[in-house]
This record gives sequence, structure tokens and C-alpha cells, in this order.
Amino acid sequence: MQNPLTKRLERYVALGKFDRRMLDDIVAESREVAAGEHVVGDGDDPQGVRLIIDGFACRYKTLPDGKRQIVAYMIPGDFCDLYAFVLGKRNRNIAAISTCRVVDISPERIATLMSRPSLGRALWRTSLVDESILSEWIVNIGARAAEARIAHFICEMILRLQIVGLADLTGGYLPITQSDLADTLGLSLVHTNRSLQHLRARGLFTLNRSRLDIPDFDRLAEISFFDRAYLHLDMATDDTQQAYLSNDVPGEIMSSPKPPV
Amino acid sequence: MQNPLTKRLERYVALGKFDRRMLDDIVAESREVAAGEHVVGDGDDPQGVRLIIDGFACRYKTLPDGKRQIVAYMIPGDFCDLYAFVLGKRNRNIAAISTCRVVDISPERIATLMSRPSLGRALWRTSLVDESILSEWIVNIGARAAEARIAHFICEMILRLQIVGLADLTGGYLPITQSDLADTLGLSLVHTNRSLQHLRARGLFTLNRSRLDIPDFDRLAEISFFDRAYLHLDMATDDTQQAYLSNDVPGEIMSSPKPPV
DNA sequence: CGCAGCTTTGACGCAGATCAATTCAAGTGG
DNA sequence: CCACTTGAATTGATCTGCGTCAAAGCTGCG
Repeated sequence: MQNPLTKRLERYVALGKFDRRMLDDIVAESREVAAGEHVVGDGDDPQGVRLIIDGFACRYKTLPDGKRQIVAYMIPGDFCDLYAFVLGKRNRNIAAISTCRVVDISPERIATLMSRPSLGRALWRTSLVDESILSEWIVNIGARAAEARIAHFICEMILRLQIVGLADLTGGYLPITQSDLADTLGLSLVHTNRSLQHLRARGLFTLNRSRLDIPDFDRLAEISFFDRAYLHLDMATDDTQQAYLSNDVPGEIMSSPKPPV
Repeated sequence: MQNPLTKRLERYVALGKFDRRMLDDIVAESREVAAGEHVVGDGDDPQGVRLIIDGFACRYKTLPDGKRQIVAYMIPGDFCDLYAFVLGKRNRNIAAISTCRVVDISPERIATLMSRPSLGRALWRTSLVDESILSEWIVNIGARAAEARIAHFICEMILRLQIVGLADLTGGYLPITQSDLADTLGLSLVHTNRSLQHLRARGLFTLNRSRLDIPDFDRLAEISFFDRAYLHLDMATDDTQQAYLSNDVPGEIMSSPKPPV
């Protein structure tokens, strides 16, 4: 049985035996975070990067007026704050949505990963796919009406879950509350509820106590103008730029582990 | 006089003389794209990466129902499609908003840039800052009311323009149409117009024929809950992770120039 | 002078917000 | 096994920010 990190990264790059072993090592040691808790502890000064290997987490921002906007969901196989690591900042606004298993990856270890050509490329790509998802969310929130907006989000999640074996096109595990959904899509809770009811009545999907069921995925995709391209799910194969992004280069971007200060 | 690319990258990393010369070389040859035209030509199969050195461009998506959503603005010093390059995809949905000067950077050249430790890091960071901006846009569109939403966007643009010397906190050059604004912020054109009028009446800013004037930046920032942190403007200095992201590593991510196929 | 693109106005309607309960599901402790 | 609590889903009523439609000014330009 493969670990979710391997499953995920395999989407972006072909992995060797050594790479896989490395990833298995990474995933070996994890801690549990209860639903509702912060993934990045409030007290300590967190180093390195956090990785979700079980459960759901989200990144969010709360405005001074109290409104919360969820900006991303992290599911098994997703890094929480790789971008923050590279930028040299910290982001503590990451909360477990369900009970999570998270791995703390030390800066040294991340550096080691990044120094492997294939893994380094996979990480970079992971982060760019995240970026692509953010773009699509902007389109979703900015340009779609409530029902299509929800439908689109559901389509995205089901495909992402599928990669790591947590769902297929008929449904899966989605521990997201209506209130979370509202804060994700820029809708009010009440309106989210009514839209969900209507989508349900239309026979498009049901979301009940963490269980997502999709009678007809194609129709769901259709009404939301869902185009999976932005998820870049089939990259390891159609890698046209491969030639430019592979081995034997004189310089490099990442570097050997050196403790800070 | 520094070129905008250098100005931009200097924000993220300290540059050596050799790096600067390299960047000057890159910027030496450019072509003009008329307002309204696509930056990535429709006919050819574009390779490499495009860089804006003068004028404004935007990335957008048009839904089947005709709605257009602008997802990002590219101003002098910004790469248009670095992410697409790394992902091995193409994005043609990039349009010049005003007349632009754009540089076509060949794949080989990009690879060379990326192979320099400092520049490679700067590029990665550029892309992560873009990601950070996308997150903030989600918050903006999802959680702020029309006027604050517009105000926040203005704050962001003025700071970005400031970096490359196209504005200061009292105003600058912003060739964006009300219709563009509407498609950027998920508002209707009419409502955008009325909100702009009200913001003007409140003495917050005026936007007239590409000229942006801001009598009181602080108040503008205040009403939109603007927090510049997400732009990561002062990174070259407070670089805590520097140690992990510098030189002399055995492996690498990017690679020597090798023509495709 | 007369398009053509942008801004502005007016009138009207609705999607979605807000407020305020109520119901339901699933623990939890006695 | 049942009161009691708590968080989530649901419902009803009301209101409004923002969208839509349609037309009229502006302004720069060929």
C-alpha cells in the first residue's frame, strides 16, 4: 500500500526506487491533530514544512470584521506550508477540519528532498498546481453563481481525493461542514444550505455527515463548467518540457542542509 | 537606470554583478504588443517564458457563458507564464491591457537563469509571491464588500507599481478600465462604476484615464483591511531561511539547456 | 465629423445576505 | 437508558447589495 505522498508526487514525475524509499521514510513518523486545532502549533516556532497524510486541513484568513475566508484545502499527500518555507515566512492559519495525521518535515530533510532532481521537480510542480487551483478558485468565486460554484468545488475535491484513493467518481469522504463550504465559496451559510438542498433535489449530489455521493458526475461537471485541466492530473506522462527540467546541470537552486544562524 | 526585472528580483534576493548583467542581457531584446492583443501569439507554438518590461497585461479565463474573470495582472518586471513553463503547459489567455513591451525568453535561457543559485531562488520566490497574491484575491473577492474590494485592489497595485518605479503612495499609472476592474473583482460594470464614484466622493482615490491619484493611502488601506505582508516586499533582508536555500548542493532541480525532442 | 470605446445614469428585479428560531444527530455523564 | 449539551442542518421572514437592461454622455482619434 502506497503512502499518499508518493501517490501524489507520482502524478507529477516518475519516481525511482530510492525516491520512494525516501518518501516512505518521511511519512514514517507523524502526529495527530484534533479537528479544529491548528496544524502549526501556536506556541513553538515552527521550522520546516508540514505534510498531511490523513484527514483534512484548510488554510484560511480571518478579516478584522470577523469574516473567515478559506483559501485552500489540504488532503492526504498535500504539503501545508511548503511555499511559506521557501519564502522564509510562517503561516499559522492552518486548521485541521477533521482529525489529521501530520508529518513535520525538518528543513534539512526538505532540502534533501529538493536536492533530488525528480523530487525537487515534483515539489515545485506540486506548488504550481496549488497555484493553478487558486486561480481557478478566483474564477469560481468571481464568476459563477452559487449552485454552479458549489458544484465546481465538489468536482475539484472529488478528483483530488481520487488521486490518493479516498474517492471515486461516484463519491467519497468529504468531512466539510456547510459552514466551511460557505466560508470557502464566499456565500452565506443559509444560502449555502438552500443551494445544497436544491442541488440534492436536482439529483446532482448529496453531502451528508462527511459522506459525499455523486449520482452523476458528468452532469455535475457540466452545470459548473468544470474543466479538469487545471488540476494537471496527468503530467508524469505528457511531459513535454521534461528535457529542460531534468538532470545534469552545473548550478542548482536548493542547497545542502545548514542549520540557520 | 535599472531594468524592471532587476528591480523586481532584487526584492527577493541579493544579486551579484554577474546576475545583473545576465538580466540586462535578457531584457535587451523585446517586441511590442498592442493593447488588446494576446501576449502569447495565437498561431505559433510558444516556447519558453514571456516577460513584461513595459505596459500592463492580464491573465484571464472566459467561461462558456461568456463571463470573463481576470486572474492576475502582469506589470513591468513580471513573468507571464513561468508557471506554465515548469508545468510543461501553455497558457494563451494572456492579454495586453495597455501597449506592452514583452521579452521572449527561450527555454535554454530560462534554464540558465534557474541554474544560478541566487536567480533560481528569486524565480521560485517570484512565483510563490504570485501564489500569495492569488490567495489574497480569493479573500478579497470572497469576503469583502464591493467598495472595500476595489480599495484593496488599488492598494495592491500601487505597491506593486512602486517597486518598479511606476508609482508612489500618492498615485501612479494604472491603465485599467472600469470594465476590467469589474471582471477582476467579480462585480458588474455598473456597480463598479457606482462604487468608484462613491470612493471618489469619499476622497479615497480617483482613477481617470489611466491616472490613479490617492489623496490618503492610509485611509484607503484602512477601509479595505489591507495588510501588505502578503506581497512579501522586504524579503532580501529578513531572509531567515536563507541558510537552507543557498549554495553548494549536490543535486539540483533545473538542468542544462537541451533542445526538446 | 463621426465612429468606437469608456463612463455615467436611471429604473427595476433578484440572488443572496441577515436575523432568528427550530429541528436533528451524536455524544456524554448520571 | 435517558436527560442534557453541543454542533450541524434546516426553515421562515425580511431586506439589500448588487446585477441586469437600456440609453445617454464623453473623449480621443482617424
